[in-house]
Amino acid sequence: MAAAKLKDVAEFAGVSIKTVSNVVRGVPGVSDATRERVLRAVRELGYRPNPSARRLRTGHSGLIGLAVPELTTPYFAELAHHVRAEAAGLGFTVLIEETLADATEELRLATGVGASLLDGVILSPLRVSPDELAPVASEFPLVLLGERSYGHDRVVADHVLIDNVAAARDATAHLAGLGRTRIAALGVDRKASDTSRQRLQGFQLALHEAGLTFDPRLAPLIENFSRHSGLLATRALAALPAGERPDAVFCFTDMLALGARRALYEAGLRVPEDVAVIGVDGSEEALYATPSLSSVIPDKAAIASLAVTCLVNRIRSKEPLPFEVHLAPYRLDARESTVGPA
Amino acid sequence: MAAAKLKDVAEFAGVSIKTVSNVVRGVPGVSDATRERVLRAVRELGYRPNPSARRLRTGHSGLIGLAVPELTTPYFAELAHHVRAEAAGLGFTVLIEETLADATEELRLATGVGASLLDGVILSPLRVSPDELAPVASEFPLVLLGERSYGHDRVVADHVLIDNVAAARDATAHLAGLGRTRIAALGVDRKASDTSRQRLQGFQLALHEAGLTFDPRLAPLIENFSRHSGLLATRALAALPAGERPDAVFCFTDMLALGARRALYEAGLRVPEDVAVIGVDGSEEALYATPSLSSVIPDKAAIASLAVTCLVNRIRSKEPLPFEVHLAPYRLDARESTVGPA
DNA sequence: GGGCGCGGTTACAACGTTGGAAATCTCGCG
DNA sequence: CGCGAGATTTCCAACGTTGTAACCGCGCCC
Repeated sequence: MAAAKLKDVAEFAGVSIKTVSNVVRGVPGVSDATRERVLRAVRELGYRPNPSARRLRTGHSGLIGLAVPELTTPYFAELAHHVRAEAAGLGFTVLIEETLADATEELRLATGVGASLLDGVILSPLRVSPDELAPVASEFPLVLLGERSYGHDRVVADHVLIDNVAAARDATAHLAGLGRTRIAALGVDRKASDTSRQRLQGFQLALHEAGLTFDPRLAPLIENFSRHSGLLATRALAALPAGERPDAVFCFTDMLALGARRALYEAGLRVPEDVAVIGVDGSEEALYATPSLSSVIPDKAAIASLAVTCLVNRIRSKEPLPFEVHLAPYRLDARESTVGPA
Repeated sequence: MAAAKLKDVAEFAGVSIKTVSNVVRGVPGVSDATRERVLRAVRELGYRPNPSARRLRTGHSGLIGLAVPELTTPYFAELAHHVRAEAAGLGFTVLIEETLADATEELRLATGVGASLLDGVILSPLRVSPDELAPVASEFPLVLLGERSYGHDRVVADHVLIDNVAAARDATAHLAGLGRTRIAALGVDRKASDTSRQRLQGFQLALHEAGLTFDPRLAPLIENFSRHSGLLATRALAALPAGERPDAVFCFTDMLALGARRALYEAGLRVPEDVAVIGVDGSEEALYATPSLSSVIPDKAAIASLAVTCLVNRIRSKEPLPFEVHLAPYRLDARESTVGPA
């Protein structure tokens, strides 16, 4: 059975196609009697609007894209979950894409797919430069997550993020508050992403405020924010002579922290007795780890809400809107991995 | 600047719209000279086909849906990742949906969205019954993951799954092989899902083969397959008097296993010395846990490949195809949580 | 040397929907 | 009893693409 179309419903109800269209879309100016009759016909025939035809005619699809580095990172999976929920509330469907941390792919997703299939895109950039993004954002609704590029002087698109400097500072201060003096920073990205730079900055700030000096050996370069990277880097830290070994590690992501925890476990170092560990992301995995890992928890629902609202505003607006930067709240959850004195 | 369309390219190249269409789609029967000219025009104008118009005309969108219970479960995130990769190779884009374990939503995703926006759907059902799915599958390309419903006698759609009975049997036999005698089964679903029933069956089979008797108290009912459920159920198990307490736990999912491991940690029981733990899914989280958790690892790439191939065949085929059931391989990875004698 | 086949190209209609304008209908009022 | 205003409904065109069928010129065969 072919799907029913407006024409079928119209014939069934004995009205014109346009009237059915009006009823379906809830356009005012249809008498109650007609509306009733049409709705019955719609139910009877199981009519569902054809999105392609609608999109072709109106120019928008009700689809927004969410492009994240990878879905298997719990943080992004959670984010995707919230974005979907938020978008659904506004009548939009979300198409989730993975960039796999590839600049070309990031750009393609922002433009290619978007331009013709999607009404707008929420992108979590990792590699693509603002220069490449700028021309895109100026003619296509685009909201960027995290990565506040190029300081405060140049905003090339809407941004939603947490205050990474403050978050890193809080986390580090928390470790210092436990009496730890040799605090490592795990997450200095070889590619020097904005997120990484900002968190390092907050780390150093807190160190300074606590009267501690920054030891570059305790801030190893890592490849990416994965468990594996955390494992490798922490193995090296654990292998340092006893006096130089860190007594605390601030990890830029929970995945790094979980890799670090595993490396410490393998090295026979206790958490938190020998080394305190804290991460960022608030993943459920950290909560169930043994010991549970402290984490700085970005309010993902708020991030999703701000991003979707912002994007939808831009989609619905006729005029070009000025770019905005939204800060989402976060909180620090101190758990078993950061208790007691060293 | 409005997006270029076929008409623009045609005018630019000095040919008809149809010829451009043919070139773009790679239809044979265009002279090299013309093709060259058209391709140059396409590049020049940055033409990209309009998917809505194409879909309206041809009746298919190149979009397939993947409906999973929730994205925040690592297993499904990984699966989504593989499905995306596989589909991309065949020229399809994947729209990921979350059912949140709601039957209505599962059905809606299989039909509603699908019928008009998607060419086909891969669904991981949890609540919806085969009776409801049967009419859908008969007129819309649908592939089911896991949940081999209603035994071997009635297949209502294509299925891709692992042999759950065998997998559970292997896992349990592995525990028995360590000399454990009081083996618990964690994952008996209150809703009696197929997956749960099959794994329980394999569990009991292995118990029988090892000469052990099934103790219902060691197979508590759980609400769902989450870490939290595993935590709650295992707390109860850990609270049993010493002689009745299990010395091993076969968890139906890694999430349950991680919750169980956490509960054992809180109760002061050592893994694997006091209690051995094994899960199913092969999530990276289990690999990095302390101790690392043994797991039965379904070949997710194979599952994705089988599912996508099967779905695409059905989409591309004109005739109705007979329903197929595909078994994907799995392997057991023994790690720290299941070593040594009790 | 005229019809034929064939590679290459084009004109036209249609996919299902919606915006805009035109048509019709319904009342109340003069 | 006719007429205008507003309410309701209808007609028409267009969105960008592709399938069908027709067209065109050219070399080839008889």
